[in-house]
Amino acid sequence: MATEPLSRARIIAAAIDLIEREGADAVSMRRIAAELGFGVMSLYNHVPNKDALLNGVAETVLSEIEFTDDPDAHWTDRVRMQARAFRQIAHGHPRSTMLVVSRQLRSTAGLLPVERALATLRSAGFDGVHAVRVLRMFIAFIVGSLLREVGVTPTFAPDHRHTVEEVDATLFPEVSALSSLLRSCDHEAEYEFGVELLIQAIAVHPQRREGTR
Amino acid sequence: MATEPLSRARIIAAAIDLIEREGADAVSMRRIAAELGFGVMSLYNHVPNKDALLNGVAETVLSEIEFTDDPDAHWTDRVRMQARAFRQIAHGHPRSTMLVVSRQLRSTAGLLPVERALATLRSAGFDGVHAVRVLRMFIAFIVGSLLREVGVTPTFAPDHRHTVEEVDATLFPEVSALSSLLRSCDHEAEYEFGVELLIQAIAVHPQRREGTR
DNA sequence: GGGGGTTACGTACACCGTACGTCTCTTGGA
DNA sequence: TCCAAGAGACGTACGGTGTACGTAACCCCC
Repeated sequence: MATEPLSRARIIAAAIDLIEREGADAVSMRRIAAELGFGVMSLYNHVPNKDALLNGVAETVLSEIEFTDDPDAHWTDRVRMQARAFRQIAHGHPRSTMLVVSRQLRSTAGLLPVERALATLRSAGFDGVHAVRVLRMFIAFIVGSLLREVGVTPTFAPDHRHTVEEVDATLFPEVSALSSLLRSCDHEAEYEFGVELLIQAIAVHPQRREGTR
Repeated sequence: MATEPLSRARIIAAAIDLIEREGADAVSMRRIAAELGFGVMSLYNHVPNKDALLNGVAETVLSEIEFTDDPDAHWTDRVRMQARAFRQIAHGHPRSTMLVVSRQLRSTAGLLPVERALATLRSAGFDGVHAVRVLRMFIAFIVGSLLREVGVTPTFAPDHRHTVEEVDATLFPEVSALSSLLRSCDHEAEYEFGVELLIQAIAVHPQRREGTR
């Protein structure tokens, strides 16, 4: 049956697949090798170690997100589009999201979105200092939102998966009163709310000089 | 020398200490036991398993942060204070921050800040829906900021620790031009910038009805 | 034809979490 | 006072982990 030869790309693909099917804890070198039908140590011909493999996973997932940038659009729309693009990670690879977020990527995959964002912010009228500031603000928001969406960070539902388990209303009156709101979380709506709030906030920011379109 | 008897609290304290000294990867049941001068299996008399221990670590770190809430202050100041309080985590227990952020805590330690925040936002004039929205927005920002501060998420410095390793200026003109800004990150200033931006944004938010002080 | 590089793979080692059984010590009740 | 019962400390053992190392098969170029 002439199995495809091993390669870095195939190993990373198998790892991503495994993570999405069974979670990051299921990943082990032995497991991936078995999945591909090879011996464990064969992996090390293509990947220096497990850590590097996971970096490869993060990089691959990140590079898969598709940005559609229209240089002629208003800068607010460009920011909107770029911010939304990141949510593809949570959608396409929910259980790998943690990996993407928690590994600093030095490759072009990691730098490309930064370059694009900075260009957009500069064109919106921010000087270097504030373009970087605003970018970091957005990234913090995006990282936090993605982690909530994929469930590593809580939505702050008083119960979390099984029984309803009422909260003590005298100890936590607000939490208790709003428990039905806290229990559900429309990630799309929350994200849009946040993005719009941020865009509106920076649009009126005094450090932005108007005009450059 | 009459060593103190084992206890859940002592085990958790040892775990936190170990994490801060050598990082989360260094934590193992054997290692903690050795650190305390006991056999491995003795730990299991006080803690059901490693996962529960790590939850205990997260809970302990979280519960250590000190909120100073002045109910008479303007709501913007109360929000400011509460938001700032979380940065104590990154300062006091940088290498445990990831743990705190990535484990949903159902205990009072996790619910207390939520209760306080919701009360403040309600008093600022938000209805339930928008109080929860705004709270989630802040939490996303805080989580993302803390992860950047403790270094799990990149600051987007083109080099990351050793050599300067210049970025290709034709491929990434903005990144390259702003590389000195990207290289350094004043976490305090970034955080304050974000908090102020958010406060200013929600202060003018149309869903907030003015007046309740 | 032979040598050198690449790849697959088996074995081995140190370490991991934890189930289980045992031994010791403390404590409450008769 | 004595004994039963519980709790805590701990040794051993099992199945898992990442990976260093050695070996054997293959391909390509001289």
